[in-house]
Amino acid sequence: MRRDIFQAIADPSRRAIIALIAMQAMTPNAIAEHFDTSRQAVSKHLKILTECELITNQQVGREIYYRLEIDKMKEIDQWLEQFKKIWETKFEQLDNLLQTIQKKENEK
Amino acid sequence: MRRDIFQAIADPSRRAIIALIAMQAMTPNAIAEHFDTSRQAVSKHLKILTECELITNQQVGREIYYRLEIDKMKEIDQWLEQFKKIWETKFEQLDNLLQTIQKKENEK
DNA sequence: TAAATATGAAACTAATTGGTTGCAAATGTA
DNA sequence: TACATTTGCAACCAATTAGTTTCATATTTA
Repeated sequence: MRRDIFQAIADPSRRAIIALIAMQAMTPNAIAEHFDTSRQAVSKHLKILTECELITNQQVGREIYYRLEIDKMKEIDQWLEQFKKIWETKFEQLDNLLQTIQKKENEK
Repeated sequence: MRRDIFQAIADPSRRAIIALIAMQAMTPNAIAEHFDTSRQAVSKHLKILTECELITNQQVGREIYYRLEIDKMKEIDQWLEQFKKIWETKFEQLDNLLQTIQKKENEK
């Protein structure tokens, strides 16, 4: 089961968990209190998030604290880079459809 | 079937399609040539991307050109904003687990 | 030591996913 | 008009997903 950061954030519950533990580490029980689902369901989400290294955990007594690995979140931003180049320059104002058709015409 | 931008980019094929048409609009046939899968599979991906408004299309004769709606991509960036605040400030250097435990101690 | 608490894992299920093949509709071309 | 091209849609299928319930293990507490 290959885990992927984009697949991990596809689920709304997982995005909510990520946002929840972003500022401070939390235990599975504490996280589950914020949702309607069972603790076990949260636990499965935490497992998936751990597998793709978006979160890590640390045991303290019988509690296990989960925290966000903020550096991993940067990978999403890195993927967006290629599109930022498009929307940050004024390139977006050109009609790429017209470009495509014109190019095709020129090839004839 | 609720379509969501995060669910849309979860699939690697769809991310590839997005990157492919980012600079210039393309027809389903042209897009499919870049992949191993069938034209119909590409068509289904285009449908999903259209449903969440990440792409739009325009018919020219019997061809249909699909283009990226770059503004919609910004929504991913907007979601990332909350985490950028964390990684851009040096807040990340604080150990949030220690914070949490200390806070808990203080509450006793 | 016994009971309570915190957690993960396994087994099961209904719904969704991503792919396929086959077909119909619309448009362009000979 | 007849035929080729471009496309979307429906039906089907195997794999995956997100949830549940049940159970086992480890740690703290009475």
